[in-house]
Amino acid sequence: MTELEKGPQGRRRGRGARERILSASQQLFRDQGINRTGMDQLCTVAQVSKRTAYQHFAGKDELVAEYLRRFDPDVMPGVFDRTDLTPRERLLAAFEIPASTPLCPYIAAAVELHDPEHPASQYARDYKTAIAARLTETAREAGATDPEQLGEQLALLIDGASARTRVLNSESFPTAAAIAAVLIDNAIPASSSRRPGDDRATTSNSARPKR
Amino acid sequence: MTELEKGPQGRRRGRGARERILSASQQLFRDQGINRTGMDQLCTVAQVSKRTAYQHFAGKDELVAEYLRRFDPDVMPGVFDRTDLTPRERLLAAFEIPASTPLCPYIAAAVELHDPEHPASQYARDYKTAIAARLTETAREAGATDPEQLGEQLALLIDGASARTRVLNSESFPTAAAIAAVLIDNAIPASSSRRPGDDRATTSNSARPKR
DNA sequence: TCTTACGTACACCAGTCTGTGTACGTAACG
DNA sequence: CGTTACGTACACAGACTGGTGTACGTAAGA
Repeated sequence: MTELEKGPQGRRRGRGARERILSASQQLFRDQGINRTGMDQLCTVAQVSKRTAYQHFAGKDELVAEYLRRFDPDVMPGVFDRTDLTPRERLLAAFEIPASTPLCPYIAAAVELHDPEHPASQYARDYKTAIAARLTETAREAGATDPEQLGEQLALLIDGASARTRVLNSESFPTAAAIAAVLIDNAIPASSSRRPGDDRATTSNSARPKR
Repeated sequence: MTELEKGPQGRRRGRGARERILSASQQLFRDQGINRTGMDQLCTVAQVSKRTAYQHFAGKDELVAEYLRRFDPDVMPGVFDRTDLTPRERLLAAFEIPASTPLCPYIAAAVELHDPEHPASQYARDYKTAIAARLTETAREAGATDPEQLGEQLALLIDGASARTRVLNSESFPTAAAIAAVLIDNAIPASSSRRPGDDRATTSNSARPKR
């Protein structure tokens, strides 16, 4: 569980305090929100002295930023790399993330911090942009006439489902998925609605097109 | 501007302190968020003594709840009562609220308070439900095959645009409106683009695809 | 005029927040 | 062994939070 934090070399840099702090952050920020979670409580949960926490992170803001950065790799991307699915199926699969994401932490952070200049808000924007780009890319593979529009639309659906789930306390992703299905079918010319890939993008470059 | 707060009778109950407090709440909660706005600051802006504020509101929570309750009447409803528009146009008109709503205050409150039991969170849920109901109702008038589904879908679009606008700092309502147009066209059988039973007719609604 | 309700000014409380300073382990590596 | 880096324990600072207590002002209505 607690892996050595820094070096792939033999030299160990610590005994997992940083990991415990970030792990506790994820739990507490998700369950209680950022503002309602004090550093004291966080350190208690992380079983770390306050002093140690402030030796790892210059301040709470930095911790929050790092906490958000942690999500980057493992929320969405898994969906986009599934070569067993057609591009169209991949787009739809993006809406099957029900229980794992209570509320998109990026939205929560942006609202809670309430400061567009905050580094965490920057991360949030970057992430949202990246997701939209991925969707656009996949939409292009799927043969959408206006991939950018479709990508942006699908991104909006995800955020809408996220926000609505939070406010209403009831799952909204199925609704979003239904909309997505309609949009996708409408955006892809009838000729290529079923056949994946067809002439262009013969999956040779679609595996990892960029980044 | 500052109207006598309580009685339509001649008897006046105060000199507008309560109104000033609520007015200041709207401004500050919107600009800074709820949690980041202290009662001290709020009272200063409202030009009201702290003591007075706490004589009008039992606590900050109550003030927040009342602040949210204030929005109820004048955000959406205006759209639904416009008899000069066809039901279909009314549905689309719901997405033309760009500058007026920075971020749906209900979403913001639900996220910031982070407590579903909070009275303000209740208001938020009630409001969202009411909006969806209105949309459903109008969808039914417009002749949608599944009005409830369409209503819920459109509500999700609104929230998605709201959330996304907040996180990205860029207007997302046009995107939502475009989706709405597609959904509406898809949900209403081609034969009955107008309300069945009522002869409001004016069949030329197909000539105005947007706005 | 006096009464009464509304509002003000200001000090103050207790609790929490982020963030430090200090002194003390302890395990790894030379 | 000693050095060094990491981590701990704990008290404390300073600002800010929501919320009160007290004494006073003031305008409306009788």
